[in-house]
Amino acid sequence: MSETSWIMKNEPEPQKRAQYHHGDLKQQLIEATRQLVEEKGPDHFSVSEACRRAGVSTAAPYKHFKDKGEMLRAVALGGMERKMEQMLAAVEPLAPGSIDRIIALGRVYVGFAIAEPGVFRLMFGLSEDHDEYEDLVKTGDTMAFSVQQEVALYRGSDTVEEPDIRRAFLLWSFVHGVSFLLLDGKVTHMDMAFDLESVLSEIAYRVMDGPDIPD
Amino acid sequence: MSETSWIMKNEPEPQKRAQYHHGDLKQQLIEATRQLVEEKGPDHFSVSEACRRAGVSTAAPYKHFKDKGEMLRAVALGGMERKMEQMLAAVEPLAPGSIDRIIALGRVYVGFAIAEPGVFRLMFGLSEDHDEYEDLVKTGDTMAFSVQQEVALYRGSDTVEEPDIRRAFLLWSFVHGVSFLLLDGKVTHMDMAFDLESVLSEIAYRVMDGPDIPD
DNA sequence: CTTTAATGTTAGACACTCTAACTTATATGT
DNA sequence: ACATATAAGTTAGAGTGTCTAACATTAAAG
Repeated sequence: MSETSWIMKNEPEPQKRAQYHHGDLKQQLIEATRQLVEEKGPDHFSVSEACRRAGVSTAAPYKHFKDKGEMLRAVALGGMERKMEQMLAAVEPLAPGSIDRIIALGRVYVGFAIAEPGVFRLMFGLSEDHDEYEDLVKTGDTMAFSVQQEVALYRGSDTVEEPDIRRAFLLWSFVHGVSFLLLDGKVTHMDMAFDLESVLSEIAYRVMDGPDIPD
Repeated sequence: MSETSWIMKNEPEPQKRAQYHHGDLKQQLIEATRQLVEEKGPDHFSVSEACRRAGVSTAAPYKHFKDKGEMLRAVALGGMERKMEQMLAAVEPLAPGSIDRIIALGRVYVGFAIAEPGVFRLMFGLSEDHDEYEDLVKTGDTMAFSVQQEVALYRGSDTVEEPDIRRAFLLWSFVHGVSFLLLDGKVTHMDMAFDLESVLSEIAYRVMDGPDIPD
């Protein structure tokens, strides 16, 4: 008994975790959840399977999460943050006020949807009560505001005005729609021979360089 | 016994159905499913609850549907058909080749998402194996083709060419994105004071009449 | 009017979510 | 250092849900 505890204390984490507290369960559960969401889709995710994958009992998660929904929300939040980082990183090296920055944002947006369709669906597609949860809403708003700023910047201003908001909304709708249509495989059905790059720049061009709206 | 069967045959369906075969279970289950999907959201739908609502045992549905997924798919298909009808009806009275027809299509698209968010999510948001199922794919393609035809018509042609397909895709992405952003409440977060009508016409304007793309 | 097929039922196996009560390790206070 | 409190696991089990199997009843067909 005492010798097992000796092993437990000194071996860091070679293979088997025969330990009671393995110190990092919360993160491991989130990661397991993320993987499963990608593998089976958000709607076929089960807590039990995440537990199996993390090597703990099915009751363990409830020490870290209120319920299944909170686990999924943690993954969604992670996805938001990751996407946000990617957007910032993509824009950073480009000339402020250039159309390339707008395009880069769209590229990241759609790229994320393609790279992590499960998480993407979790972030948006899933109805849930998403809105109720502070952190998710906050990062969402942050993202929205970044796009608006970028649009204003393209116009040469660094304060966001009403038309900027509208343009940002149009851009967002566009890439959001493209992302979903790609995920749902609607594109191949339209047997369209386009490449994503050209669509992205066309979108940016039409929304940003078009004349103001005739009212 | 024989008198009950007399009642069954002649009374359409007054209140109680103490009958074994009530003749219309499949449709009633689909309707119950549709209602529940709207009320609780696609992910909180349960077969049992649909059974309760239809007044049958929980095993009954499996005489009509392979599994839960097939029930949901039936509702999704119904939604597709309903939307398709609405699109055709909206376009029908308008002058062929007018921009109003394009706008009308978008209005129906977004309008449907607002009117039936649960079903809308079912049709698109849900990953599932949607693609695997003939009927769903078929109506989807029909819708896509209708839009393409409309775009071609606006150009004055009645055969769909490559650029028409591309424009149709852009339009589709747009309204699809707008729909989802509305559902997820992203719009209010952007505190934008727009009305849907003006956005729809702006979209149509930018995609159909917008500037040519610099290549 | 008998037989068959369609369409319902009950019973129950199995998976999943989550809670309660218990156990073990870690952290804290003196 | 030691005792104790707390954090973070465990097992057991209640409750719900999906789906199957075996049986029951009605409708349809010959």
